[in-house]
Amino acid sequence: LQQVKVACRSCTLHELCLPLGIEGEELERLDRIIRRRRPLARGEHLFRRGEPFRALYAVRSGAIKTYTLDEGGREQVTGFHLPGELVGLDAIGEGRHPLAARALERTSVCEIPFERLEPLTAEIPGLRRQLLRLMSRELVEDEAHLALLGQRDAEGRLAAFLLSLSQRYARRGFSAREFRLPMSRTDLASYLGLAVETVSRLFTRFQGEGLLEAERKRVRLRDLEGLRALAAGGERAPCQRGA
Amino acid sequence: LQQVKVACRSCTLHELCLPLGIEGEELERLDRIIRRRRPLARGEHLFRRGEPFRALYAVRSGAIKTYTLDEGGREQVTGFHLPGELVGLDAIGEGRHPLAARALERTSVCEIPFERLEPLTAEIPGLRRQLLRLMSRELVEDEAHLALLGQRDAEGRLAAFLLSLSQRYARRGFSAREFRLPMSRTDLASYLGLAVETVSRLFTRFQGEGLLEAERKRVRLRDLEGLRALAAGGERAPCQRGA
DNA sequence: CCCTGTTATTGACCTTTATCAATCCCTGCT
DNA sequence: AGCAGGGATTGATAAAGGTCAATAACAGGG
Repeated sequence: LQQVKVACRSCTLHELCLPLGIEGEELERLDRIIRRRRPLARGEHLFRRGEPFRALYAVRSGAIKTYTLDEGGREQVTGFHLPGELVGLDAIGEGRHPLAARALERTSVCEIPFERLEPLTAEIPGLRRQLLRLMSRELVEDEAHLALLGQRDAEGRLAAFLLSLSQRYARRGFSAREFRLPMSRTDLASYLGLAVETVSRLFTRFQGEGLLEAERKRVRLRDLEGLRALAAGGERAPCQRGA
Repeated sequence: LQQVKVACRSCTLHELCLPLGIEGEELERLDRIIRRRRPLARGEHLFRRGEPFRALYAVRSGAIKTYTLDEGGREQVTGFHLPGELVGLDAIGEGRHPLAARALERTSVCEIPFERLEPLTAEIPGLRRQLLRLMSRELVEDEAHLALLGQRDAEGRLAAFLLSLSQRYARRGFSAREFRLPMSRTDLASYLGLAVETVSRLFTRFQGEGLLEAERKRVRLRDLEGLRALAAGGERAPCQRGA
């Protein structure tokens, strides 16, 4: 009951989330269709693969991972979702969730029933545009992830991941240099397309090279420039004398 | 001038493309904002990375690849677009194209100016829903691609790719067993996150194993079951006696 | 507060696939 | 028709990272 008090207008994630650019009476209309549910415990599923699509979810606090299970039962993590981000956009197309989503830690989400959101976008131009923008940005993220897996070596992947996570935290008002990794090494390895052991060794190596300090899930980035250099991956000699 | 005659209503791709589920007067309104441009020659750019976003493009015939260039100048192909598919959805978010798009062969596209499409979605519910569906499906595709790069070995990737291409052709009324690969081995290798040489060797190997016949760009799939087995990647023994 | 199962780290070894290099063969151009 | 040049194939080699195995460090629960 008191949960209802957490309105979009007073939410600090306003600027990142669906309500961006919407105010006044329009914001209230959106607010009225949103349900705040009890928080998910660590490891609890928000939805499973194949479940019918009913709602989008906005992460309010905590973190969510999305993943598939292939035939062999191996898990492939496709994304991590931080506060302010939507989960479930990929289910609109077929009306079923193609991925499962589960909480990495205690997590609260706002539930946005799609059947009610969709007609609202007809009437609120700002909402319509923001929904398209958020979907489009998720495409961009996936493309970046794809490029990472397609052409970076292991250290480039981890460096790029840490930097992007750092930026996402910074945008949320947290430190860009020191934060907590909400996911296990196993999830991280899966996301990066590597073996757990490789990720573990990389943390050790990066630490040895003074790039960062890692203590279990706490990470402190000490040399952002160095990490950027690795993330950019200076393989090919950049000498283009001829053309 | 005669190009204008190619209206959505008479287009055979109707069922795959943006106009799905729209008819009559509504379809005509959509049709009126669409521009049919002169065909692109092989290798010509539809747009380049960083260009301002003006329009979405629907492939009418031919094929388009989308790709990024990393700092070192290496190309990473992120997707191939066949007739009926939209290109440019990832530019809505930031108003700039995050990827470049170029024609793999002679290709015609329909140009859909976004500034005119967006307001139209407010008035045509079917159009609004179809646009969301198409974006959502592209997310699903990217996720599948991600899972491919993250957990499949080289032969699994190529097998999965050939099967998915086969399905896409089948949905367009072409043969599922015999088709032409519109892309070079280099593009294919980049898309699959492999070296060209590896892709070349795989074709040779698959041919030797009777899975397919490959003659340059022409491919004939001889053993769909075998390819599916490879694509599924039977690594881990599937014996789950205990639980 | 200890115990136990899960998660992380480290080491040894080996497979897969990238790289380098050479040749071949189309495709398109003049 | 002939030629040039990119694209494809094949072979040899090496390195990156996966796999197996053992240990260590936690964290949660009784």
